[in-house]
Amino acid sequence: MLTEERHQYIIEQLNQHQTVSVQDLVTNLGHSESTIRRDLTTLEDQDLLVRVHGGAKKKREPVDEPTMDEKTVKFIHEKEKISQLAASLINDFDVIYLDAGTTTYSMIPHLKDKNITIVTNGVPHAVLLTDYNIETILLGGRIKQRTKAIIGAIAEQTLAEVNFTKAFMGMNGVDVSQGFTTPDIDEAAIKRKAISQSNQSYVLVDLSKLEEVHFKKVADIDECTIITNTLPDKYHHFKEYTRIMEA
Amino acid sequence: MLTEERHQYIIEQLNQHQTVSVQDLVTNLGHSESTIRRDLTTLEDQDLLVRVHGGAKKKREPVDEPTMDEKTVKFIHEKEKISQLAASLINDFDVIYLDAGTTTYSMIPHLKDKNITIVTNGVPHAVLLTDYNIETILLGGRIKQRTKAIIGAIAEQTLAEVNFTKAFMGMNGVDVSQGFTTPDIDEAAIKRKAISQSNQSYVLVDLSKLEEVHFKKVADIDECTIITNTLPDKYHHFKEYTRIMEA
DNA sequence: AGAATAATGATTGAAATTGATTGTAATTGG
DNA sequence: CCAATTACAATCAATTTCAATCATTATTCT
Repeated sequence: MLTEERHQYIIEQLNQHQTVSVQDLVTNLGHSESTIRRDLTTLEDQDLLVRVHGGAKKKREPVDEPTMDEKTVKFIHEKEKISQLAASLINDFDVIYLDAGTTTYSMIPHLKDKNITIVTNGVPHAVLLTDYNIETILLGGRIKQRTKAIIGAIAEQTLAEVNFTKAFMGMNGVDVSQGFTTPDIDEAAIKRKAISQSNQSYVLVDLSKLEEVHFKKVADIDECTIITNTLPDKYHHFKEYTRIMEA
Repeated sequence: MLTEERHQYIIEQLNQHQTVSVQDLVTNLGHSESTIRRDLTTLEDQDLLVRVHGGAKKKREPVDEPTMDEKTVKFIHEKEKISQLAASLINDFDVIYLDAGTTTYSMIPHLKDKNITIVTNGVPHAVLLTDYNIETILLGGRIKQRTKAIIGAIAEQTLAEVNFTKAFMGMNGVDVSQGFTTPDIDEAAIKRKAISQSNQSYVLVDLSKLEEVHFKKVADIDECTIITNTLPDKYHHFKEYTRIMEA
């Protein structure tokens, strides 16, 4: 039996049972303990499993999605600069709308001790803001499972009755001719309403979102100020058609 | 059996039943008491559970309520029976109001696969319900930091516009003459509104809440059905003045 | 084929895990 | 309140698992 086959079998067992014991592998693969141990060591070096006393367990799936059930957000360096710049635009007594999503979430630590009121549709955002003792109002309505964002008619109706000095939005696509776009139609509706209820709106995006177009349009390109990283030359034309701030 | 597998089994049992006893684990896992105890100690060190006399309980949910210390497996089993009985009253197509708080939170695992709509003011409740794929609407408004409950005028206003077939409430005090009471005035207002918008209201309380009186009255004693544990003789008079169900 | 290289299996002392025991602490049921 | 029961942490001996080493057997290259 080839080394490769043994490795495959081990991975297969792991996917099926979460764990394997050295002894099981010895009997099922008919090789010596030494060989099995070496296999496990090799596979661990390749980050394909984690060894535990007596065998091995499945490696925890690499964090595939930026889910938001933790208060510890991975602060990707570039994103961090964006959210820092955005937070610096906020003054005392502002009434802020904070859109759901990871980028806006990372603004929150920079808002400590500001005397402001924040309205948000992000459930984790509201929880964290409350923990920071910031006056927070969470929109009501349906919760979108993956992003933990509040969406739907009730939320829109509530939004219609309030006004903001500034809104900070996340966005999936920014394009000069197609404007601001996002794939989820319900989220698009909320975003659109929030922007319309705000004096000034800012869209926080990293460079990967530029020249992207998604299903549903949220706003025209001139309705919001874009906050992003320093623009490479290839995106130079954005400066002619938009208000843009570079972090 | 690998250590890892035992740990997984223990966590699984906890997610399903809130508690596990050492003895159950000994019989079901076929290992010595010593090993099981060591497992529990390890898992507690990793913050994955809390040990209590006789076994372990689920790590405290983010729903913190300054409730009595649940120091034994037995006591938690009692509480669990209450939420199980409450959940059994729910039928398909009900529109339910689920109050914030730990007792109502523990109803949620029993609601799996029911075809219902739930409105709640508990943020953690809404998140968990969504993860169980139950149609959920979260009230909007201010978040109370300690309990993560939504309170305030916006929430009350939203409540005024909806109606429920059944409401399940937590409560801090139940007394025959003073009725249902709670210490927080904002939460009292929400509770009162929810009860008034519901056909039938149930109050889930363990025995420690009986003959307790707190600051703000929520409802008269005859407005809700009480769901609690089997009544000891000293509380016998409750049966004459209230509708009461004993789990 | 013959040498070099790689993979395997056996052995060994060290390290980790386990189950039993024991004396103490907590809980229960009068 | 006390006695009986049950649960507990600490300890220790027995067992299992481990990494390192070395001799043996495949495989590869020239």
